[in-house]
Amino acid sequence: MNAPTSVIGTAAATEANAFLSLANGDRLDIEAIRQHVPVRRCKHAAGQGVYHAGQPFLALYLVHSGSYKTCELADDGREQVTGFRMRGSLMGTESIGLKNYSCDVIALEDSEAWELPYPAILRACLHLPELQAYITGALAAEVRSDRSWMLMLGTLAAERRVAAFLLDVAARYAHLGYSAKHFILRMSRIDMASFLALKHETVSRALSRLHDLHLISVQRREVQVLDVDGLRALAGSGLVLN
Amino acid sequence: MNAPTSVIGTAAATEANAFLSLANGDRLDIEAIRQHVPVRRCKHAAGQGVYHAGQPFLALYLVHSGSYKTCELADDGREQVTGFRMRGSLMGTESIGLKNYSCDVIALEDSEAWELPYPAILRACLHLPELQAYITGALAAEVRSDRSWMLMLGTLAAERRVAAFLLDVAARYAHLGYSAKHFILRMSRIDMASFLALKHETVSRALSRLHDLHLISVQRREVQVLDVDGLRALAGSGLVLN
DNA sequence: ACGGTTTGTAACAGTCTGTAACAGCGCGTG
DNA sequence: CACGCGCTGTTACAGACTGTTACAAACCGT
Repeated sequence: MNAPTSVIGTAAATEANAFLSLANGDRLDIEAIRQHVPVRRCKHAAGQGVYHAGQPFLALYLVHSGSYKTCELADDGREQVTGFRMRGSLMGTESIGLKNYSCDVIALEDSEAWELPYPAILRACLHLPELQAYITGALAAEVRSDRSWMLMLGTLAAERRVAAFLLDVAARYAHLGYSAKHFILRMSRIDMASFLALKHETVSRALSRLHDLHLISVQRREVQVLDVDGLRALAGSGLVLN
Repeated sequence: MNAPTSVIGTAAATEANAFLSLANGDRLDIEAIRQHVPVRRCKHAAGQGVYHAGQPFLALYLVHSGSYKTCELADDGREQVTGFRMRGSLMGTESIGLKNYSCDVIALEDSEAWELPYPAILRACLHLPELQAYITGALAAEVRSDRSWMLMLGTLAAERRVAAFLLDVAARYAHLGYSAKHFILRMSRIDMASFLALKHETVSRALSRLHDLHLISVQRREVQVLDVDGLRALAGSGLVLN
């Protein structure tokens, strides 16, 4: 608590050129793409949707700032958060090959995503073979990440899932140049719970428990990681990073 | 029970040309690929692995006959079945972009998969643009399928998961030209349970319960669907097909 | 026919859930 | 700027479902 909250939000990533980064470390400069694809910057208020299931699939979206959640929904009303997206994440790839988007994407806070019209991307792939490879690689990474979470959800108890989730969030912040030990969760307990296949009360209890065990310090959405190794021991070692 | 078991296994798909079929209905003839890619037919006995996590990523595999399971595993020994593959399914795509495979693939019965060396595939993509599109589309479909299962696992109780699973299996058999109402499960209760994030006893109970409700008739691995609508009502309507 | 594996059933225990009440924070309104 | 409402988050307790453990039966390959 005596850590200045001001460090939160000190990003290495700035307004400077965005990039598309891949699991293998490859980075594709967005500027190269801009020469072939008309990019529109889209701002989204907290709670606002980027696209919804059923709408015509027209573009991919690159997260530039803020954060988003992807939601899967069934015709009978059931819904499930299937992932959280931060800067550098390419959204909409799951709908490639379809006429319409297959899921919803919603901003968790005031955010910005860059719209990349898909037909233009297809044309750009002819000029930029590495763009094609990038998209394929990003999709493969998405599959691996999803499978990794299936492993978590299928094998870990509630408390451990929450620990694994916090470690994942921490790693993602670290990757973006933010602190991995002190951060603000951008999603509600309900969204976390949905993603982790738990109830929000269970998530609350688990977080309180991790707090009591001195593994973390948590106050509403502000989290400090006090014992990374302890968390790792609970979560049972690594997750495939996005 | 009085239905002749001989109908099981009467396939529309035969030794004739294999094909790669996509969610949008596209089919890519394997013969076109064979002109660019050296295909090796690999037979696998029940329980035998096709590839394992950590081994160098060298090839994709197209299921020609039989069935396989894909397994995710953590360093601490936890493991989880993340999917079942049948004829027409392309395996290994999740490892594109990596030096090594990220998961295990194991044959559930005596099966055959066709090995497609990845470097040759990459070269073939230059001559066959639809192959590139196919692989991208297959990956996107995989993401959608996985997310669909996340929704199931996150929102359905045990009995409903099993119902949804049976409907999925039925649909896949139907797609291959087999009966959707009478089939043999190729995987053990343990594999089913792992995939559904349950214990095998729970799967047994759920199957017995569905039997008692006259929705299915089940005897060990032989399943007959007696009431599709009843099952659908339980499972809460559709799954994104692979 | 045999032993090992897979599957089914049961009783018990445990975790997670459901419900409820309350507290804290944000936000709009007056 | 204060107030009050609503949403979010926390905690407690009872209860339901699933997991656990144990054992028996059916099946399989040798």
